[in-house]
Amino acid sequence: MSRPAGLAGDPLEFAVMTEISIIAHLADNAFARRLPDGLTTAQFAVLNHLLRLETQQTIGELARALQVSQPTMSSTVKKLEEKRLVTLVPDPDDRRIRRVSVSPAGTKARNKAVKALDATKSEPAVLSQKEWKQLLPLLNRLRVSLDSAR
Amino acid sequence: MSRPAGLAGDPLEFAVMTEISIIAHLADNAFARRLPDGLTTAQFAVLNHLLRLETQQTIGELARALQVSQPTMSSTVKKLEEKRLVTLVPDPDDRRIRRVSVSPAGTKARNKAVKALDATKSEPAVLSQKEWKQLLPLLNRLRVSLDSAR
DNA sequence: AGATTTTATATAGATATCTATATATCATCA
DNA sequence: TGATGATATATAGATATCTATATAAAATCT
Repeated sequence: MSRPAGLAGDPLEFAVMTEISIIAHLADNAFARRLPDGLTTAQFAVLNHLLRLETQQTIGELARALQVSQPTMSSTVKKLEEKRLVTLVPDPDDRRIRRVSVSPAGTKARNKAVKALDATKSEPAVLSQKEWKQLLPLLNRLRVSLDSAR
Repeated sequence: MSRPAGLAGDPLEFAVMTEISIIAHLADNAFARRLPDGLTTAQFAVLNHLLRLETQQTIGELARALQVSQPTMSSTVKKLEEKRLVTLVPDPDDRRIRRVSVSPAGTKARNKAVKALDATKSEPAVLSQKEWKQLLPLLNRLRVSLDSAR
């Protein structure tokens, strides 16, 4: 089993994990502030996930994909349904299941959100393209390792 | 003003920010699970912050240092006080202020927590020392930039 | 086929966080 | 010095999340 790295001890690992925690926090806030139509980060994530993959998924599948508990995803999906941004499609072969399907209004809301977020692209980049590229594989290994250590 | 990077658009930046968000989430959970005595991450952070700096701070100072709202810090400090892990020292010159001071029990609890977290150090490291070192300055610049863009 | 186990989702209750606002105290300035 | 503005903290109310558990349907097993 791989190590849940940087939990304590080594000051270097600790410092990295601290930066990651703060960055996630700040980015999530910045992200949420820019989302239109009272969309929350969690709600946007569901719409974006389903539209990127061009698919419909059950609440359980969404919960696992987006790393939240199943009741949390039930709640997020219910909010989206109340806003008519998704519909719940019953499965004819399994009456326990309803698949989450993004509605036209949901597609529109997500595209509007992406546009609003894209507006920040005109601002100067913090890191060079090369540096972003450098970060990705390291963070990916770290994430996979933490994930498998759960 | 620097850019709240990776909010959308560029797939590379988006991927990096996604990894960071998931890593923070997983690490926070792993961290919380290992903390003894019903300490939460937020409570541990306060104890660790004050003990590392060997100081006492007001609720406002703690809120700014640990990047949470003032009412959140009020609540965290109240919990710590109820557990007798900190005491609130009144300022003789300013009766609005009480400084948070870690009690002997608080020091003990934090040291016990650090030891429990350190136990994970025996497990194999995910990234090499060199890779951790590579990550830190990049993440640091990203954090500073996001912070100043708030 | 009926009983048992597994799976998908919902509900209940707890907690941590946020924003908005109230309260108390201090600082400033006319 | 008294009014006004600023600062430190507390309180209220809302939301998002979690764990534990209930419910319903499907799958399995004897």
